[in-house]
Amino acid sequence: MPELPEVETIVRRLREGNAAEGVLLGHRVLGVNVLWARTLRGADEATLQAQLPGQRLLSVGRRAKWVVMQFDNAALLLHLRMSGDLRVESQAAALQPHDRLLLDFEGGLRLTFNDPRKFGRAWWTQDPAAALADLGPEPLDEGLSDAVFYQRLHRVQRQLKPLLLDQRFLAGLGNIYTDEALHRAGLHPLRRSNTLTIEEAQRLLRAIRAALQEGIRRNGASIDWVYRGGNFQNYFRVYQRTGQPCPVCGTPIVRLLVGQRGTHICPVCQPAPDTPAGGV
DNA sequence: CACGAGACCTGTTCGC
DNA sequence: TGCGAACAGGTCTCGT
Repeated sequence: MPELPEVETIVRRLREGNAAEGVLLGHRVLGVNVLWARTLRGADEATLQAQLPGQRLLSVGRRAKWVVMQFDNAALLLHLRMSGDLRVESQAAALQPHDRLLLDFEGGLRLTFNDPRKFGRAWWTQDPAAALADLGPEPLDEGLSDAVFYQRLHRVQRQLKPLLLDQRFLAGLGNIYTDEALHRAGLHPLRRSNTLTIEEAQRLLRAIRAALQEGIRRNGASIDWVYRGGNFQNYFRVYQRTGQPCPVCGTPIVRLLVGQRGTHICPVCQPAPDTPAGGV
């Protein structure tokens, strides 16, 4: 489920802990339970069992779509991919279907990583900065200027949608927020990145930030059978709204396939780029 | 370099 | 009703 706003929401909740039973921050891990071995990366189960118990959780943060849990001597990096979820609950709570990794903390709390599709990953690493080194800039970082964004767009000649999904170009967007941002910016997903004017680049960066900030404000989007309590899904402009009216002009939303991903646009607000071959 | 296809996985929904 | 196909919020690798 998670893109940047959903991960941000999850991270904030992890910091708060479980209202009824306490927080994880500052507490030591007592035990680790690996229920699906392929969840682990960077270290095998024996290493994790040898190194994680006894370590205190110092901070919980986010980088792109990664949850960064810093312990005394190393970090646990969690990526939820398509279907991952994190719960903070009592160690007495019953296991749920698809639970993959359990961390029991002193004080009686447990952090549970649940992931039906098994795509999610937990990296145990002494050097989290190196593990995250290939990620592009954070879109909400004010240090990312219009001029720099424009330059980055012009360094390559790629379709906008796959480019925005490339975490090395910009870190944190996924399928929902890319579609929403392109609609807000009035740009077609197949536009070539190096054809954008400085004004269009500026509009795109502002649209990305507006979509992400609205997502965070609404605690993320909750779709399908995974429900997290966010309600951004009720405010989508185009995502999964095929056939419904564009909120700007009323034209029915159209679904395309771009880079193997379902893509939703308003054909009027987001005019197709000229193509030498004629037709997209 | 840029893109498409396939892989990794399970669950839900759609269409006949 | 039943059953297979299509689809799902993400990345990774390989071939062209």
